[in-house]
Amino acid sequence: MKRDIFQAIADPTRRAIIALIALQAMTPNALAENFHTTRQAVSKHLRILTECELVTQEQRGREIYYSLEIEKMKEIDKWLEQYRKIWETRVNQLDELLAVMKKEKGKA
Amino acid sequence: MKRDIFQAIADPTRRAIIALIALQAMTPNALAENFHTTRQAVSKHLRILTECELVTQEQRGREIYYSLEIEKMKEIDKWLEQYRKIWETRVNQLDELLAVMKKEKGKA
DNA sequence: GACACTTGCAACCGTCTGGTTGCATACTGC
DNA sequence: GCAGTATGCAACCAGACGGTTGCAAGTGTC
Repeated sequence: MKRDIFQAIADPTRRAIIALIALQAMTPNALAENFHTTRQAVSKHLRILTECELVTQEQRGREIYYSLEIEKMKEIDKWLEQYRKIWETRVNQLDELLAVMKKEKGKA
Repeated sequence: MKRDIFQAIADPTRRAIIALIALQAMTPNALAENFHTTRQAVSKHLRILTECELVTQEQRGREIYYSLEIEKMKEIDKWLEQYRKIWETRVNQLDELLAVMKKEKGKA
């Protein structure tokens, strides 16, 4: 399949799953109760999330608890970093511009 | 269509387009030269990016220059914020743990 | 062992997606 | 006005995606 993390977070249901298991590990059944779909659909999403190592599973008896691999989320942050630089630069430029305008106004 | 920004960045080609026009505004033709696909495919991607307001277009004669709407990228950053809190908390907890271990070692 | 429960896997289906090809539109320069 | 260039739009297509249903496997309880 070769799915990457960006495809993983593209689906709204998967983002919701991520938000839920970020707080505490949950079983597929417990997760499915939060959505208007079948348990199998949720399981499929979990499979995708597992494939790209966004979640980890831990078997406890007959239940499987899924939890978020927060480290993997940093990859998105890392990707975003290059753009954060851009908007921070622009904000600084705007600040400078405003500062210059203020100064000019003071002169006039 | 109702596409959101997460679907927009899910495609590798679209992320590459974003990376290119982040540096400078470009025309569809110029963009297409960077990919192993047709100009029309790139145009389709641009259309999707435009739909979710990630890029803006500026007509200059018969050419259309596309540039990145950096503000929109902040939406991803905003979404990531909740998870950044989590991993920063964990890092702090790890730091504390290491500090305690160091202290214990000093005692021993 | 029998039964209930939790889960994963396979098959199927309608829809979306990314890509191509062909064509129409609009601007430039002669 | 006309050839050439840049672009968007529509139609089509193979493959991926999200969902459902049915079934098998493993676990816990009696």
